[in-house]
Amino acid sequence: MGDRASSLTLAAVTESITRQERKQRTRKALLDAALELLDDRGFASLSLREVAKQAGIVPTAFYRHFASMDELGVALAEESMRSLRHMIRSARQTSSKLIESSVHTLHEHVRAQRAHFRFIVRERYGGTGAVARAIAVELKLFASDLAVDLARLDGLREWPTDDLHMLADLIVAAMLATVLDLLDIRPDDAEADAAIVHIAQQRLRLIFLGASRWRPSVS
Amino acid sequence: MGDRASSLTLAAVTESITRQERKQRTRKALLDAALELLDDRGFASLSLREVAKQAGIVPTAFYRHFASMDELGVALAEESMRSLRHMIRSARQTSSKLIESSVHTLHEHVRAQRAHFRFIVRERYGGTGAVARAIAVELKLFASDLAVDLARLDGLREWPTDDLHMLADLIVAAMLATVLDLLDIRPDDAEADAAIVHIAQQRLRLIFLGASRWRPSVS
DNA sequence: AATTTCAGTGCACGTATGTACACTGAAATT
DNA sequence: AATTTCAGTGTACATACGTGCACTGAAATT
Repeated sequence: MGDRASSLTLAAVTESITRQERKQRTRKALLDAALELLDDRGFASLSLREVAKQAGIVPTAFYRHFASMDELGVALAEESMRSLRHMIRSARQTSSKLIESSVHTLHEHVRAQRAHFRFIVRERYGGTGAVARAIAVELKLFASDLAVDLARLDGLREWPTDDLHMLADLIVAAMLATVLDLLDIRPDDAEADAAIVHIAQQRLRLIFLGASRWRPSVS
Repeated sequence: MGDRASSLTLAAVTESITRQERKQRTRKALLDAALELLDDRGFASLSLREVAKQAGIVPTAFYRHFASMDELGVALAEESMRSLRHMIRSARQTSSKLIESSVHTLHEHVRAQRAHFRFIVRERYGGTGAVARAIAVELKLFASDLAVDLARLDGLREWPTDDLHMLADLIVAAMLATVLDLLDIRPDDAEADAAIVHIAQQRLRLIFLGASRWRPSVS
């Protein structure tokens, strides 16, 4: 949002440290506040006043940024989804050692964006509102993208799309289980961490082993 | 107030159509009320007053049955877990056509005890309190039991326990994904229903196919 | 028949909530 | 320099919440 060219004054071009930028900063503070409070509670149990206080503003000022907590939730979902998409982009750039590097990428991103992933998982499975539905759709899209990627792999090239989607869904389910495992442990528990990564790799290996013997077409 | 179990009279044993039974009935009403309210919301957003009203009693009478909403939640978890265990027992009594009948059993029970399964899934993934932890433990136990069962199957008899647990976790993850799918659709949508069952069977088939080629290595 | 027990009632309280309203003061525009 | 804009403040109110306390009345015990 660095479009300063449209501002009419010359002064604004040099150093616009203010107003719009300040508003964005407060907005971010609200999102961060919510994300921090969500550490050990569900989104539904979050109050507008709490979030406002955590962000350092008075309750009524909340409305300068969001019309309701629900709207804040949707914004938070979008922000979190950006994390997910970013991860997917990283994972896609792999040529060899597919399983190791995929799990590694997942592990890295969950570590770095723990709060975002926690929010996604919690709202997808525990939530009920518009937020949960938005996330569900996004995850379905993710699985579809994965199916397309899978179609490029050796041995899967002539699979029917139905089977590819089934495989993609299964992989996503396995990955989600891994995310859940990672979120369950303390972030600094290196031992448990390594164990989960190991199991995640084995899970994927077993799945691909099954895929290599899969007889596509009508069974 | 404390020792309730020591009923000294014989009369209480024979046929007490009242008092204790009446209390149990109200207790059940509270559990049912909560379960009904949980249809489209999370447990955390449930208030004591709401549940009491739905059950047809005054708020303060709630305490005659549970010390807190949290305690009610744990009781609800236990009740729901009984549904799960019942399902597992049914599934275990299968000799042939393992995959078909397992998926069939799962499908049946989710249909019949939709509210219970919804509660389990939501609280496991969306919750945070003592309830969520209790469910997590129970699901781990379930996976361990499954690992023991798997050890009796042809081709898996000499697998190391680590690999068996990995396989069991993967199966549970696949099953949970299926439960989520079933909970997402309308209960009377027969077409979507059948599609989910079909995909669930394929998922399991692929997993067992992978297992049949798995080389249980000692790491 | 007299007494005790206790599930359920009714009231009262302090606290937290969402949000309406009038405001302030500095940045932005004129 | 005068004016407008608007993110953030402060007060206020109706509502919902958890829960303490004194109670009622029928079942259970004596």
